[in-house]
Amino acid sequence: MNVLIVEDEKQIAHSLKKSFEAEKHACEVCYDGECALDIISSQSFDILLLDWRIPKVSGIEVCKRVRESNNQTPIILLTALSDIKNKIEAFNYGADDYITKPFSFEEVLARINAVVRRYKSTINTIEFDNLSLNLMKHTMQTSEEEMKLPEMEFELLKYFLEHRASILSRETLCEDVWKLPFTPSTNVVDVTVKNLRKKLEELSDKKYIKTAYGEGYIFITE
Amino acid sequence: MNVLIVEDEKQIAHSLKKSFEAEKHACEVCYDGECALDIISSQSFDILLLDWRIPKVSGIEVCKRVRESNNQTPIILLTALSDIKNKIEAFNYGADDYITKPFSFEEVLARINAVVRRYKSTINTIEFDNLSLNLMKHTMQTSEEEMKLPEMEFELLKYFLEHRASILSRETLCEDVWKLPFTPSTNVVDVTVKNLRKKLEELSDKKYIKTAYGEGYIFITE
DNA sequence: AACAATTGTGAAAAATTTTTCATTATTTAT
DNA sequence: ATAAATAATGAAAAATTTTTCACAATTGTT
Repeated sequence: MNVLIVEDEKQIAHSLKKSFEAEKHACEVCYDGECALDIISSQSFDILLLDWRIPKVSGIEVCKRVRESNNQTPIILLTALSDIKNKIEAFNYGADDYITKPFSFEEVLARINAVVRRYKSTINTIEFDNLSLNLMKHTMQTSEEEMKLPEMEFELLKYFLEHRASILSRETLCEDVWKLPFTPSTNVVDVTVKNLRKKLEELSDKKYIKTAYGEGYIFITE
Repeated sequence: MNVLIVEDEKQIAHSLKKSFEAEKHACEVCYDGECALDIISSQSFDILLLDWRIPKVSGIEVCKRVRESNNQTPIILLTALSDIKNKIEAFNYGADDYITKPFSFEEVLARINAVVRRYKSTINTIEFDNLSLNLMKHTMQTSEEEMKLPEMEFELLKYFLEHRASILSRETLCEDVWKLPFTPSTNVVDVTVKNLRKKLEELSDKKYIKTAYGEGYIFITE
């Protein structure tokens, strides 16, 4: 998972970052709202952790602007204030949850997982570049074209999109996409990657699936 | 589509009913909130059109109670009052849209279509009896078991669930499910129905797909 | 530049799904 | 009850998808 932490208390920010990385989640940190909006507009995250009181642009304002730009990324607000009025305000601005300080890392992780799971079960397309994958129809579409993907190519692309910008070994893919309890001696993955690449090329001229020689594949959308 | 109209001004109610039926939508009418709650609890609709001021239980109260019973059917409220305070109240009680009288039938239809489309794109399972069809995973599940359906059986079941309790001719199914511009001389539909029936039987002992001799099939969930 | 390791590819094989067809069973009307 | 029409079924054929395999191409290292 790819987490953005926006928190000006550097101690808290860094202890969160370390804990996330220990859980194998990718993690960016920034210290004010302006910087947060910058990063958010250029990069995609699975979850935004926003402190309420941060310099320049407040957390709630960041939240509001993110939603105004039609970005539905799950947002959890962190705050020292525990009064109910603010909770309502948070939800009204489109936050998904709310954690009051002080909190344990376990609590944060649990809330994040709940929010992300809830979110993923309601979205039905995953956008990438100027393409999108329709999870209901199992199609890949541009504004003009729509292309149905066979089962395994669909599952593979979906997995790539959920794990963008990280190297995925053949073993990982066999386990998670093919649900194999072992890694087969054949090159099923390679062949499916090949076919998926071909279809991606038909819709866009970019090369999304890079190969990390000796390690696996990475899906990249600049 | 299956519409419920709850409106005590019988003139309006009947002119709406007639217009819907002209558009080939099934349509029930009732004249007070109590009756509405009764019908809603025993039957499923694609959309509820509730007048705000109706006898016994008000439209907004019906709306509130429907949501409390965890029923997410799209609701549009009709009212003579156009003040903004009530609109907010409506949305707070879980209504999806709001139309002020007087309205044209075209307006009602457009709003209904928008609301239903929005709703359908966010749900990801269709519940029936004690089974559910997962539209993302293309599986049919009970609380214990989960069964993946092949493409055509999935599409057929989905179509049946979206058109419960109405007779669907082979021609209609060929056109809408198979997307064929003509009706083939073979019995693809029959065979797929057979296979789907077999799988449904594995999960439940009820017979959901009845045949209407000489007419087609009907999907029924008592 | 040469070699070994790794990745890409076309095409065949295997598996699955979809469609067709011949036959049997059921329903409706006479 | 019988006949004609309609529906159900098993099994084969066709089509599609998934997997395997042999070999070609590429990459990284010496």
